[in-house]
This record gives sequence, structure tokens and C-alpha cells, in this order.
Amino acid sequence: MIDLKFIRENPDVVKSSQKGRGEDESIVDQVIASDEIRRDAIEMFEKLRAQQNTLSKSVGGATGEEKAALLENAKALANSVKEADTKRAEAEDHTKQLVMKLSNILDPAAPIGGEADFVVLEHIGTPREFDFEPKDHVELGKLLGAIDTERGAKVAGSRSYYLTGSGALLEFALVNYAISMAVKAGFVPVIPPVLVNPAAMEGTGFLGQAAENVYRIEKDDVYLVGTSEVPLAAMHMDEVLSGDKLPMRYAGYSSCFRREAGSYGKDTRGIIRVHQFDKVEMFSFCHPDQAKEEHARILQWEKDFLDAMEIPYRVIDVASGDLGSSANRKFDCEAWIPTQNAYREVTSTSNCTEFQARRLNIRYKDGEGTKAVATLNGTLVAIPRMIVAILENHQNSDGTVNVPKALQPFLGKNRFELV
RNA sequence: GGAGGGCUCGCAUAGCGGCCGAGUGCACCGGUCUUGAAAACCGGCAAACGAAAGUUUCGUGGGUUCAAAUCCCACGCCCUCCGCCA
Repeated sequence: MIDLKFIRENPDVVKSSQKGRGEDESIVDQVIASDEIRRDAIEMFEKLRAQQNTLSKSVGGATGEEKAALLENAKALANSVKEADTKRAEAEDHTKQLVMKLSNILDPAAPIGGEADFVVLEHIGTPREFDFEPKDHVELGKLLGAIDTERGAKVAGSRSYYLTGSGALLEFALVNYAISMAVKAGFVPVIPPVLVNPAAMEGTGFLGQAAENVYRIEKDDVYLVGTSEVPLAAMHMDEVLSGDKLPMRYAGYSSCFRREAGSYGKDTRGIIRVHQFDKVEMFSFCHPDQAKEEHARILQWEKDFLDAMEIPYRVIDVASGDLGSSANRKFDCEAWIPTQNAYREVTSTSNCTEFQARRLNIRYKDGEGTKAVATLNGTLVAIPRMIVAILENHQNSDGTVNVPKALQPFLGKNRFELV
């Protein structure tokens, strides 16, 4: 949610941001018109209410005829108050609905355009030259007894899989490495609920355009989260944080559930795009003035992780049209996937500035008052995609796979053998 | 799933339909006193919007009333007991 006052004072900024995203800019004028009605309605209501309060107080002290007369007046006034209150509520509701339609204001530095208009910020590492035909992760997963997509489909449908043997061990190693790295960096490790209520889902912005990708358990009115960003952000919903404790950083480990509606036919082979996976997510509540620096730090931790996995990757500055509605800027790390001859997204970090916090009512307090915090999120490791990257990049001609040095202590071996 | 109890300012509690945005204790902040500290005493201390007047907030939402923390209804959460259960 964008600050209403900001919209009122800077309509052009909001409009050009909407335009940059390819979204409706006329909402801005609608908001401003609705806001005027809203403010008038509030003023009207508050005036009448003040009158009513005074009058009501005098009724208590009065007696006899005087009291009867006062009551007469008070009754009439009560009706106008009720009417004015209804109008006020409607106007506030209407305005809020409009404001909620607006996406976060773009960082002016974000590239403008659609999915293909990203800017490559840097390349790290060099894609390996194979002196044999590299196998893809599905084949390697079979040879190593690490991934079983066939039985996954049998039991749970398409885009489902079993991680077995080395695959399961690799997940534990990745998670352990990620969590120990996060703890060293000062993150509080968290195992959050993955079943959340509508307020949490709505507040983090996943019931808008992203709603079709969310699993909902209708009977109990709860949702399965697609990322622990949801429970981590909502953890401090309706709270006032103390300014001197910022930034507050959490590393959440959870399963993530995604319907993947609208991605039929995309990445149907293997475990690049699945309905359920585990992920370690970084989340930070920070001072709005420091959000950009924090964003850079989170990106650096993502890079550190990929460096440790010894995987070649590039960092892109995601274009405006491809940002989530809460993000004002987003960087993706894309790992080199040899058999696809392409870089594919493995981690992603978004700066949501105060947008998400306003929706969730999360503020901080310092000497200057109480204001919305900034929230940022970033993937430390999303298991399946990292497994794909590791298997494909570190494979040997016989199908065995070398374990990156950083993971060796967690696995107790330096190579995954064939089964 | 069944039965009961509860949700008020950081914590603990008081609260008769109007004198309650709300008392008390603890904690906290400032001061006096003290070589320093403790104790004692004095003062302050919920939040949001607003330039201010003022408005809103006693779990949430509705209702009754001129007037609701206080009465009524629904929901949520917490606690205790029984049943079931990893």
C-alpha cells in the first residue's frame, strides 16, 4: 500500500510508476478524487460526533422537562451521526480499495520494460567446457538414486517428486549450510507456520495478481504459503518495533507450495518448476532510509551462497513489468544450467520498501515518531533448483557428481556415487 | 469433538450504562535528598490521525441506547478439564 499522503502530493510519480509497470495509471486520479470525498466525510462526521458527545454529556445532568427537550435533540442528532458515520466508512473503504490496487512505486533505477528487458549486472564464474555430453538433472538424479519424478507423479501428480538417498542428503546439507551461514551473518533462524490466515496472505500481497498460484484450504479458511516470506513478514503484523533494534533479520526454513497455474508446458521435465519445495529465505525489517543498502547486503549473501556452491551465475536487474506488486526493485541470481545452455533463476531478492509494512501495519518507533518499516526478502537457497544446478554443473562423465567443498563437511563425502 | 473460565495502558489488576481514555500496584523516565547507591518524596508515563479544535481505540465485528469498557449477538484467541491423537 502506498502512503495516501504521498499519492496526494506526488500523483505524477505514482502515475509514471504505474505506467512503467504496464499497469493502469488512471487509478491515481480515482484515488485522489475518492480521497477528497473521504476527507470531507471524515470532517463532517467528526463535527457531528463532537456535538453529540457534548450533548450526551449534558443529558446526564439534566432532569424533568429540560431533560426531555435535550433527549429530543439528541435523538435527532444521533441519526445524523449515524448517517455521517456510514458515509465516512464507505468513503474510507472505497479509497482504501483503490489505493490497494496500486503497486509499489518503482525504484527509478529499475529498468523499464517486460520480462525480456532485464539488465545483466554481472557474470560470475565461467560456464564449464564439457569434454563429454553433459546429462541433465533428471538423468543424473536417476543414476544417483537422488530424484524420482516418476513415482512423484504417480503419488502426487505432475510437478511432484521424491528426493531419495543422495538427493535427500543433499537437501539436508544445503539447508544446514544455509542456516549456519545465516546465523553467522546475524539472522535469527525461524521455522514458521506454512498454513496461514487470510490477513497474512493479503497483507504480504499474495492475494492480488499472484492469487491463482496460491493453494487455499477452503474449509478452514487458511492458505498454504508459497514462500516463508509470508509468515516472516506477518510475524510482526500490527506491531510497533523499536527503532534501535533495526534491522531485524530472520532466516526462515519452510516448505513452499505453488499451484503453478498458467505455467502449463513450461519446465515440465524435472524439478525446476514444482508444486512443493523447501527453501531458506532471508527476511529483513529495516529502516526505510537503509533499505537500498540492505538490499545490496541480501544480494551479497545470495552471491556468497552461489560462490560457495562453485556455480557460474549472473545477476540481473529485473525489469519493471516483471516485478511483483510489492517490490520496488528486484535482483535475480541465475545459475548456469549446462543442458539448457542458459542461465536460470535460482534466487531472487526484492526491496518492498514500506509497501508491505503498511499493508501489514508494521511500524517502528524512534525519537522522531512512529513510521512504517521497510521490508526486504531474498532467497538464500531454494532446494530443487540448487540441486539441479549442482548436479548439472559438477557432473563427471560417468554420471557421478562432485560435492562442492563447502558442503563436504555436511555430507561427509566429496562425491555422489552411482547406485 | 464435549464442558467451563478469561481477553482493559509494558506487566499485574480495578472498573456502578453518563463523574472512565479509564483507577491502583509493579516496571520505566526525570527531579529532590545522598560522597555514591538504595530507600523515601515530587513529577511524568497507552496509541493513531490532525496545524489545532477535535476524533478514534478497553480481543474483532455487529446490535440496543441520547450515551457502551460496562447490556445483547456472532466470531477470534488464550487457559482448565474430558475424549481422540503424532
